[in-house]
Amino acid sequence: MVTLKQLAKELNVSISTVSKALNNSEEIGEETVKRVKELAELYNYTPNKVALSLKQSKTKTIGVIIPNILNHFLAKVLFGIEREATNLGYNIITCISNESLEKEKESLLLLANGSVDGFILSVAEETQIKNEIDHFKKTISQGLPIVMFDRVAHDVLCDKVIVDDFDATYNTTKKLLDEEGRKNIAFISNIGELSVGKLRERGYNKAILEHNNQEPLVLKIKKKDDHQKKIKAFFKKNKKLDAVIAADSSSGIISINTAVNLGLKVPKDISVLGFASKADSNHSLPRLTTIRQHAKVIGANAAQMLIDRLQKMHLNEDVKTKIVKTSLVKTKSMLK
Amino acid sequence: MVTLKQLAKELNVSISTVSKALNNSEEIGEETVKRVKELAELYNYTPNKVALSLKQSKTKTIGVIIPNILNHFLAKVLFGIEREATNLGYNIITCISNESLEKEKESLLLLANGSVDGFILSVAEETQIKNEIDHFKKTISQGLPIVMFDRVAHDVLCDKVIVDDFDATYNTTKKLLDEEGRKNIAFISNIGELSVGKLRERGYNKAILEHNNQEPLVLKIKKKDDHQKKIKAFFKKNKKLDAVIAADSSSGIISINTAVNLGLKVPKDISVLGFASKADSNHSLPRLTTIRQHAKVIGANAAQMLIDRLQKMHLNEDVKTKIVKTSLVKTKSMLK
DNA sequence: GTGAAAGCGCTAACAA
DNA sequence: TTGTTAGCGCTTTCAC
Repeated sequence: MVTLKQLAKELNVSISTVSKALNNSEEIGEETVKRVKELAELYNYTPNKVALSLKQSKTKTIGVIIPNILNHFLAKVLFGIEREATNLGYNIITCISNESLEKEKESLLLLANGSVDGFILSVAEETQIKNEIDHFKKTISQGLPIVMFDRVAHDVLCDKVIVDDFDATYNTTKKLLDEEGRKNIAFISNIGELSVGKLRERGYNKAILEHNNQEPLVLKIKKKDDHQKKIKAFFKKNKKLDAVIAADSSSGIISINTAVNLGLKVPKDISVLGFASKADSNHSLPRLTTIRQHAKVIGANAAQMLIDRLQKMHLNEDVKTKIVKTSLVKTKSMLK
Repeated sequence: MVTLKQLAKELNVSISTVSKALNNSEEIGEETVKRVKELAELYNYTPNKVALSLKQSKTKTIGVIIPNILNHFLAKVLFGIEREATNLGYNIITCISNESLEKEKESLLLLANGSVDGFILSVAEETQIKNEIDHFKKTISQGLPIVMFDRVAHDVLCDKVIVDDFDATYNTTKKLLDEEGRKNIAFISNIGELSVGKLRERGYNKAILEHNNQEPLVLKIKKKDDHQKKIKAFFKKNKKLDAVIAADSSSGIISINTAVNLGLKVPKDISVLGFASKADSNHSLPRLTTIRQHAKVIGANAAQMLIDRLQKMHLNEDVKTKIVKTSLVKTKSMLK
């Protein structure tokens, strides 16, 4: 890499002259500016990012901590974050907590050494189970703002981007009950431990209970379970099932494939829908009706909020929570 | 963040004394070391990463350029890279090229300003189609080593981690022909434009041609096609189909679901298998037989290779190509 | 209009 | 054993 020093030497001017010329300072003579810029162009000069960061005590880099990159939703949020951050002139350093509290803490510490200006993260499963939040608070008090998305820690005072999980399942369940006249709606979830999983379940529960005081019918699947087996057994046990709402994409896809496999007609005999993305819906026949979370939008919002805060750090503004509403994309896996 | 300066002031010693004490230099007196370390501990001192990078002209950061983070295989490789890099004390800055040549070039340029010590990347689709490689060569000649994985540019002299794509389909096709006695094997691909897609197709072709000079039967799907419709039509047109090899996970899953949907018995009437991961195989009933690419291993290898090279930059070693062999994980979607 | 110098936080050669 | 100094690459104030 060429440095200002080298350019200065070759041009027989001082380093500061070169610096000013390249930064279009009014101080420098027209002719000099031209000479400097030409040589800089020739050598493909770019200011050294590290030196700049040190000088200005800001890195223009965001630390992103993702619990699980293999989760399609989270990957898509990451995509949204990356794109928005890049557009706004920021880089992202990605850490994967792998749902582990320990790794989450480490990542936070590791990057809080001047590597990044702030964080965007979704809380790890273990962290949510143990309900630990000190590491977040500590980071924030060090002057590194955090934006949480999707899985958030409610007791941490920071910006948040969330989904209307409760409303989404509440409304959808009501729709199945009222508009389609479904009587036996089950809720299937692989994410019972997560804040969002709980919210989704509550939305479903409320709608069911409100409807002639019916009993909720919930299947919770654990990570180590054989996903397919569990769902098949559930279907066999509950012969009257006429609708399924899945809290996660895998449960949705497996449910619909299982229903078909057991000879049920979708959507005549049974409606199936779930939180999932477009790509997922291709993995079943008929396609799965999906509750879309607009992952990319969530990511973009999170990036915007963080960068906005970084640029107004002195103002000490109040924290905000942004809700990105889900939308129901209907396919032939439901009646109406 | 606390700095050496502040510690030094509080302890009434010089900055260098503090620095040396914290770095366990033999020079400093036992007592002083103790005092320094205690105060550093108290204040949670961590060396400023940016200053360190500037001083040592290395960032301990790797630039990773991924064409598409929503691709499960690529996401998994990223996971492998992140984990290995973290273990070896490196951070990763992630850029997503979104299969665009322009974005790939930009990312390379953007990070070649001292932000990273080297790159790990998989070539964008557009880049492979246009066969451009100058930006890679330029980066390498600037002293920033590159490790390419999966989709590589053969004419660029750099370390590579690849999959035995050709052999995988060649051997699998032969197995279907010889062991299962399949007569009409089709190859379905959504990635015809990629180097790996082409290799997979060639492996299949060779095996088919070698077998009594049969004709290959290939379905190529484009990004904008209706994936499900295309495959359904293909099945209907080729009634004699008794095996499908899919070059990508979506094609595999949709093929098997379509076959079942059309009333074919899997694997009695037809065997279906494809390049995919374990999670994907859950999305069909029966589960899809998968050619596993060991994405995490690929990622880990790439990280190791790059870091190894970074640490031996002075030696100017020859470039290496590492082949990570696929393995066939059989399920009930094939006979033997 | 141009340049010298200080300083961001750190390490390391050298001096004391 | 400890401290001084220079320097990594850059910006910016202040002097010329």
